[in-house]
Amino acid sequence: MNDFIDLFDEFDRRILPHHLTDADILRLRQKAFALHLRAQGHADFAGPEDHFAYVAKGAVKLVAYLSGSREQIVAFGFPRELIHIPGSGPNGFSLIALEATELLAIPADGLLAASGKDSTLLRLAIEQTILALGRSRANSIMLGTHSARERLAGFLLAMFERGACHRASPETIRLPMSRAEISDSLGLTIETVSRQFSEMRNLGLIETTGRSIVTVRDWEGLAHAAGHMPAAA
Amino acid sequence: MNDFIDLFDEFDRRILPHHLTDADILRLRQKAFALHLRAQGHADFAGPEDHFAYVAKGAVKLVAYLSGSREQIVAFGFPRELIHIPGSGPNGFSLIALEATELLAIPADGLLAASGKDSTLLRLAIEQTILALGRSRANSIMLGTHSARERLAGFLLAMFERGACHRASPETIRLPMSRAEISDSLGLTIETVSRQFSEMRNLGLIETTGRSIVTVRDWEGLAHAAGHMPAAA
DNA sequence: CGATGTCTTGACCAAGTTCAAAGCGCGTGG
DNA sequence: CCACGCGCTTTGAACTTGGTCAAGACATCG
Repeated sequence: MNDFIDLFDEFDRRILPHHLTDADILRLRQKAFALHLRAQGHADFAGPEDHFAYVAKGAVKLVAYLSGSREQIVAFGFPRELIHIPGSGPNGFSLIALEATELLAIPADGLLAASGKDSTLLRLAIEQTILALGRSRANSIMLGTHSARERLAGFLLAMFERGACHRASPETIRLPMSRAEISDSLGLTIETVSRQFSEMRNLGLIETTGRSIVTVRDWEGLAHAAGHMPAAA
Repeated sequence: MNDFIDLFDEFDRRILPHHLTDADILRLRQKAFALHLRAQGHADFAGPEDHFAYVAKGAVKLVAYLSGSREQIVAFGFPRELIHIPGSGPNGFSLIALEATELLAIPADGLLAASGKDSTLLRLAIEQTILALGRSRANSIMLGTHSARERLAGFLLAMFERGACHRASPETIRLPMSRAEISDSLGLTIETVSRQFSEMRNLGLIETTGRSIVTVRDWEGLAHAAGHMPAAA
């Protein structure tokens, strides 16, 4: 279990540009705060302000709640990633841990305010937001044009690319999310996701062990099933 | 037909922060360029660089091309809006005019480079990118969880909100896009969109005149059809 | 006023959802 | 350490929505 100092240090090394002045870093450190979430724990950032969150350990989902009992997972966050959390807008968003998670939260305008003369931090913020925008648009494309098979295959490939979770071999990952969470992110039902898993298993594309361990047996076939489109959720 | 000076001037008044220095504005002006597109004309921003485009007149769509003949409209742009165009990434994007359009294009890193000491322009860029991210995420939610009826009703309401095109009365707009473009943006087929129009007409929610003029007869019903249920637990 | 491309409508079909029940992994407690 | 039971997952069958194919209607433009 890391404390704030370790977390911030890791964030500094992994994400922050290297040529920041000490003053910049200090200002930023004063705005940032650490969060330790248990599985299913949720972080609510009250107020209208956007936040960025650096995920150090674990995994999170960013969920939009809708009228009815419908919900849509808008993004996942994995270790070493920085994710953008919108402040209160037309839709309510919240950040929920899939498993025990350590993260560092930074109010967006903290990032702006902490930015010194050379505005390196601002550039970081833009860069990250544009990244998030790209992922979100890829997501829109996936939801608008892809079949269930393509969505799940693309999802699995994306999980591998993002190194979702510790893998014994490079062909194997442990998915930290349930079928319900996968289906919410792909705009499908649990049953359809499950059926797709079974069919892809029968086709020899993947193998599954227990509930959440997936091994790829045929990368080419999987990429083909995805429609050659590795999307990011 | 505006020339570059008029266009830039309008952009300055409508979008740029008011306290920019003359030097900032001058630097920006050197990076920006005007584009006049005919209906169906496309602007291709070669190279890996992102751009922003200020729409002065007309309307545009931002399209992602996919393997196969599938395409997905990722965003529309209407007058007074600033839209973000990603540089060449995994998917090819292009900006296409729905009708005769005048716009001002600004390379994203022009915005960054032109930014002076107080980095006001950087803040503008962030703000706009975050806005685009919000719209894109709303789009994901729509595509992931809404039925055809809800999508079209929501689309129409959004068009009214954004003042898509000159309206005779506040109940009436002229949609500048074809059914095919509507369906591509909603992740549906032309036929489904057409059927939904007919059904909503039969339900007395809307009236249509010619191909593209829509008059709302029942705002509440339309909002309800869009799934904007206000008091839903 | 006629040609052309867009839009509408219908019949049929397939993908995905819903509802229901059985199977199985995983944590708990004996 | 194994048995138990809960809850997640899988599977099945009926159904619904939206997609596909095809033909006819209608605006809009020359």
